[in-house]
Amino acid sequence: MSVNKNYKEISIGELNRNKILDAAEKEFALHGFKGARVQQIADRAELPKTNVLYYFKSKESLYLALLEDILRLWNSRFDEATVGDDPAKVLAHYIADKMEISRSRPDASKMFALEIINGAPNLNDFFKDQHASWMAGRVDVIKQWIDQGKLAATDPHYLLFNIWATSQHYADFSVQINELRGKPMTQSDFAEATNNLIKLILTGCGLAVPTEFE
Amino acid sequence: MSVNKNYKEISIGELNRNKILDAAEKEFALHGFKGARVQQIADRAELPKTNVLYYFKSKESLYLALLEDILRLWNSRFDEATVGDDPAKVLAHYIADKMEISRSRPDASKMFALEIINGAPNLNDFFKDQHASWMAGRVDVIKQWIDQGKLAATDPHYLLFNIWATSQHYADFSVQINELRGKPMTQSDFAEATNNLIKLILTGCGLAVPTEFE
DNA sequence: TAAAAACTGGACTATATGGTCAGGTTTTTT
DNA sequence: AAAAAACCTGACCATATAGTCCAGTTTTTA
Repeated sequence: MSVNKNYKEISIGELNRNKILDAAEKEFALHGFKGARVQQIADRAELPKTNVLYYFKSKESLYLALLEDILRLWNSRFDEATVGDDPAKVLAHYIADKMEISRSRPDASKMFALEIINGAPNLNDFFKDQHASWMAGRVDVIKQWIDQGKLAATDPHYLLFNIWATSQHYADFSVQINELRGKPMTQSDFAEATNNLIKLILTGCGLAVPTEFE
Repeated sequence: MSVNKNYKEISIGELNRNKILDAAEKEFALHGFKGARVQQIADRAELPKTNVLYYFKSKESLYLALLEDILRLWNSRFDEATVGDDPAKVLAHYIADKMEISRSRPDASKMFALEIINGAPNLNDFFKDQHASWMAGRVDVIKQWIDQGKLAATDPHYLLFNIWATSQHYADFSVQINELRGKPMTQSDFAEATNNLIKLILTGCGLAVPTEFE
């Protein structure tokens, strides 16, 4: 009897699971794991609390399910860049990707920020190792760019930290940003902020800004 | 009978109040207001819980006392800068000040970050107004620098956001940073990161780095 | 269409939590 | 040294919270 029999059939379960995940992401992004309340998640999802715990064994398992999803967001085209690529293009796209996540998934960014501030108690060693080896690989590529004179000498670690810091700031501190600007960031404000940031970082590294980001 | 009768006399009350404030800053920096536990604060301060509530009426009043302290940290020499000053010097010092707070008061930075991520429910209108007018004043000075050709054209709001983001990142994300670097940041690492950041931002704005920060 | 599986939600439970109270001890003041 | 003020803390309380139970209803499967 479903209206969209011929379309992708979505079960009640999947619908509710999504509602719960959305609601939980907001709640965890606001209050962190310890501060989040299951009842609040249920209210936001417009379901009884029991229903939340029917779909997810516990508050913790709900949190972990979200965290796993969120970590996948961190993948980007930069992951496969090599020394042969143009650093200006690669870094500009990387910054743009990060800014796009801040725009479209601010609660994911906040949840991750809270997890880190909490001391990362739920990031297991597998993720940490993977993350560390990603970092080592990227640092290596950046160093090679520097050796080849494609990039001004700079510490690759700090460069990456600065890119993360600035792009994530637009999500994590959106409340402050909106307050100080007097108005929320629109999509075109984000585009402007993105180009501004790309210009700052690339110029700071002695790179020319690719025309598509000017 | 006190050993230091002639020195600044410190009362039991003041000593305990400080112990509690220190412990609470750590706990709030880790878990935010809702997630923080009074018992945990008491344990960290090595005092019974009742004693914590003897010195501070409630968890909330303790939180507010800390927040008020922390907001005072935000003051800096940049507050009084005028168009006549040298933007390279002023901005370099401002960045250095911010980095020094991240190094010496990481928990203060984290607590503030959590308050903002929480939606700033405890920052009253007085503070917000004050903050907004500070911002307006600084934006104005930066615009004048740009008009005078002292600084490359850039949006002053984004410039300030970028400075805050990068400097605070070293406090708020210290767990991730230490994990990825494989070792904690020493004081001299901070000095290096500070100069690196100053170089990035000033170069990005078309400014020469003052010799003292090279 | 009947059986099985999935879903719903009110009542309940054990525990954690912020906070109070009151009777004590210690320190400071006069 | 006596009185006042400051400090300490175990026992207690009301409420909030994560999570369970179970008797039902709805949806899916065969």
